[in-house]
Amino acid sequence: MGSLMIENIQAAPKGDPEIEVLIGKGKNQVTIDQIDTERVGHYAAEDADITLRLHQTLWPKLESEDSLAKLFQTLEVPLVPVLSRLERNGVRVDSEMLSRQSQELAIGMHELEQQAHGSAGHSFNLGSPKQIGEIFFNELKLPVISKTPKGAPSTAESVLVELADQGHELPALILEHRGLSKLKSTYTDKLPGMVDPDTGRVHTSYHQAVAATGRLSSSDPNLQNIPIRTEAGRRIRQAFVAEPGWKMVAADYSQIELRIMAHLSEDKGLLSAFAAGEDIHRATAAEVFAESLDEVTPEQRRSAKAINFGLIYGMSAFGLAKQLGIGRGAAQEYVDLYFERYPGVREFMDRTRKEAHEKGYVQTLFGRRLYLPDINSRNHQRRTAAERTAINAPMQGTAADIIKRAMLAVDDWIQTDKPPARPLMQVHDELVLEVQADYLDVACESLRRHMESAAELAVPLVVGLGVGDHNRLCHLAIGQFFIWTAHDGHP
DNA sequence: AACGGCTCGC
DNA sequence: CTGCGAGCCGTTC
Repeated sequence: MGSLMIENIQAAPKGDPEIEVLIGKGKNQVTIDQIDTERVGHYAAEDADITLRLHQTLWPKLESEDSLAKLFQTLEVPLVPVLSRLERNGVRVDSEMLSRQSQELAIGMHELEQQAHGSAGHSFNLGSPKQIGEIFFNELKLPVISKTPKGAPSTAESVLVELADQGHELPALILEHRGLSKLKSTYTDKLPGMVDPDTGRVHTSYHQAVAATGRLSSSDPNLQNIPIRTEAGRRIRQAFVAEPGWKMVAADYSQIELRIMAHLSEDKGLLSAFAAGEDIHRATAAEVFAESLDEVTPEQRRSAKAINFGLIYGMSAFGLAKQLGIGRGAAQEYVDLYFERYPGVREFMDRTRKEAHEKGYVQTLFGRRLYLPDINSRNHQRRTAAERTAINAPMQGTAADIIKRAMLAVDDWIQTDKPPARPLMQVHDELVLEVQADYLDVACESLRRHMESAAELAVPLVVGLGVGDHNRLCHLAIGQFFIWTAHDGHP
């Protein structure tokens, strides 16, 4: 069974560990030096108290800054046993369903392979970007759309889409084949083999000290990248099931990063849009494209959504143009118009960039820091990359802080009240629980309350709830299919 | 084993 | 020339 402690321990040199994990209480307490690292998961499984201590180098550094020491002691350390419980709960998967999907995917891939070989006039490996590049750009003389960082002509998804749109058959076949191949190799083939024979469930490992922004990461298996975008992908979610008599419940923060941007920037327009409970992309479209809310077209909303995401990622007008497939001038007009309508956001971004250059780091609302050694680099590419990170990290990191606080609150509720509910997964802005069907309404309301009160921002924190259909996770986390509950907890 | 290229998620 | 991850396959050493 995976365990977050193992990751932290392995990072420390043996004999002089920078991080010490104590398991058990009083006389029963042992340190990591006294036990077999392989058995840490086992000790944790006995629900022992887990204590995390920092030693010589790290602790003085943390202690010198109040906000960092506080974050460590009140958030990260208490989270250790919460993550341990999350990992031990595990998720039930329907292995037979996945195996059937593997067979279907194999058939689909074989058909596509035959067609692709026919189209190319000879057989080749559809999994080899190198061979595809040879056929595309040497044999078929297709135009080179973009290049990889190493200078080779790219055959990435966006390139294949563009070539397919130009009417070329082979790129479309490869595109479809890649999609199926990814689903089969990563999910439908792999997941059944990762079911723990003792529990009949898959137990991921959450990593607390990997992502620079403070997010968690997940591995073996990674439960934070289960497909959802395509129909074939969503079918994989159907294999994540609740035990009989229980239901899967997913609760996700609505637009948490944009809400954090509103809070940090104190932009009047953004604050009032969220206060009014507006669809934020629609509201942005109305502002930028000078229409009333009702007159926003789907196209305009799509553009506004791209602008909003671009802002969170520190994207330039050039990047926006590429994303929207419009000219650079038009994209620049959109950006200018946006900042005219939301001047507080521009000031926030300028302020953040300035702070990064002066201090060498940026921080989240709760004082988590990200140091940016490249922020004053003479290398333009490195410097601008660091500036984009400086813009993104406070928002991504604050969202991570908030959901960690929510996880502590939810865990405390479950440990104290002992409702028939178990947290199973965290996916950055979403918590997934398994809840006894009879208890669904009460659990959903408690869950929502704990998540929405995890932080006090200048805008409301809003949580969307989804309940699995026929105990399955299939319809969860697809915004437009949610049955949104107002605030009464009744779908 | 390490890396490049690609694709899955938020 | 949009942020943060994990993991697969092919290729190279």
